[in-house]
Amino acid sequence: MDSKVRVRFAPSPTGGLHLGGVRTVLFNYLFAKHHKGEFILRIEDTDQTRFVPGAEQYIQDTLAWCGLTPDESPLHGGPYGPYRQSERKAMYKQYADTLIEKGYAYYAFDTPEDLDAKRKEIPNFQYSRAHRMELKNSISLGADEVAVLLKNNTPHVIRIKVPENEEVSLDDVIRGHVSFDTNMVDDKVLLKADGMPTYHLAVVVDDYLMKITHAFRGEEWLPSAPVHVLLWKYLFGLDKMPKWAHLPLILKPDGNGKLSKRDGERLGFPVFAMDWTDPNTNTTTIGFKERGFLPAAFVNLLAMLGWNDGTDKEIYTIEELIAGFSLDRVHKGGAKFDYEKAKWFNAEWIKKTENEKLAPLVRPYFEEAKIEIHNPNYLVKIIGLVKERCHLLPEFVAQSSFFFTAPTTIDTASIAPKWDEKKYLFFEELVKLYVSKMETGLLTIPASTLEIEFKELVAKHELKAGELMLPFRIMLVGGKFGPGVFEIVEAIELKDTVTRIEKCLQLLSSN
RNA sequence: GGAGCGUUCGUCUAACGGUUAGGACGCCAGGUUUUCAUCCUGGUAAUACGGGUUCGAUUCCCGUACGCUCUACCA
Repeated sequence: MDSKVRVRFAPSPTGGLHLGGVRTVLFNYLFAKHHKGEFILRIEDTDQTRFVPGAEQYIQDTLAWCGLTPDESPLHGGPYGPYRQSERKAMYKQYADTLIEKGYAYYAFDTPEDLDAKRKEIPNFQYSRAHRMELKNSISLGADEVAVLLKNNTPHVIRIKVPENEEVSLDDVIRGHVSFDTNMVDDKVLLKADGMPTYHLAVVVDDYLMKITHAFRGEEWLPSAPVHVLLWKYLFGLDKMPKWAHLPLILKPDGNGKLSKRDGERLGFPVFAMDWTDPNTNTTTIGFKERGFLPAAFVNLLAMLGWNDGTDKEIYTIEELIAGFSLDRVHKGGAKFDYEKAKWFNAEWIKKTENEKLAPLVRPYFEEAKIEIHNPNYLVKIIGLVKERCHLLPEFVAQSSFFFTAPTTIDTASIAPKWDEKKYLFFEELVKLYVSKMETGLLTIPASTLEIEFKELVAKHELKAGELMLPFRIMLVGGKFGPGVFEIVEAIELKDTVTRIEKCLQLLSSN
């Protein structure tokens, strides 16, 4: 590679960023960083009718959350700005004019209504060589007539004039040689009536001006690639064209087809990276972040959707991904998204992440549940105790709320059937034991000691530990779950332990 | 309809002509956990179909089927 690698992610700001979009960002980022190149964010906001306020900010926020920060962007600036296409409007016109001068493009005066009528009249209508002469444009019309129309500011677009009987091809990095017959390609609009470029013109002009070396985009763009290749040929030369890589799609889990926002709603899992609230409808679509995914896990699972390094390794840090990434190991076929596996990735990352780093991420969920955390160190300790049973961040609340407040519901139904006087007496004496410890000034006792003392008492009462452990757990936790009983006692300390036993004893005798 | 792209366990994928077609998720069974989860062990399950090429095809070629994407003055 003779020039520095420069890649770009070019979304249009119309809503939340879905899995496929973020994965495109990720592959861009990994490729750029692997080659010590630059990653650019360019906002493609040429369609003013689809502009959604807040969407651009959302994209920036999402990239920041994922840790995929662009080197150049509307926010960060850079030497090739502006990075919003709406602010580059003037640049595109000159290239469209050049194309007209060279005879590679023409003016078209057909109204949308004209075209609709044509589409109805002719099956499989395409604005192309086959029908050009039947329409109102600077090829079919006389020069004088065109001059008048232009002089009168008649609304018009500029279309590419696709040549006849040529083969246009590109060497896609992922798919290899792909070729098209120009007779099958239609004369796409390059410059709209409002003076804004369409994607087709803008992507070519901006990729050139921004010195993009590798252009990644979703597979859905492949059918329009010949238009882009032609534009490169006419405007800047094929030798300057970036290498294309059309990425496979991310598919819905059931059936076939591209994963959509609706699939997530239907099947109950997020599709967007972060919560997205549509300002028009004021409805919020849930995101992976808010569902409780770690960004590292999210990035990891996305990377594995369509790429692998050829080994059995599945858990990767971003650094490892950068080091190992290569386009020749990206798949051609689409990948169905599996939410179960996504959760597994997150569980792995929760186990892998230090308790101290988890604490601030988990804390908001406790606040939401109105559970106060007085001691940050205590939270860190509890996280260590329960992290391996949590797949998603919010589960920390359900798995550990009893460490912070006494359980509100107690599953006495699981104790009652086998409850008897002997057990009652046992727990009464256990309380006495703990109270006596407290009177010596002890707040808590190590779990190992607690266990020994507990078993001594069990033996004294001629009972079996097995039949006492479950009741004890339920008294403390409220249900049949959670870490080791004595670790819980150690954590919540003697005073709370005693209170909880006594409360439950009352509950059991009142029934 | 047309064009382009794709196709290995249910899912994500490995095997770049020679393997009992491997791993992971899920699921099932057993063990550990005197609970649940974790963890460990084992099991389940795939080369879309038909022709070639070859001593030998998951792998290369052709065809068929199926699927997907595009077919807007949207990206």
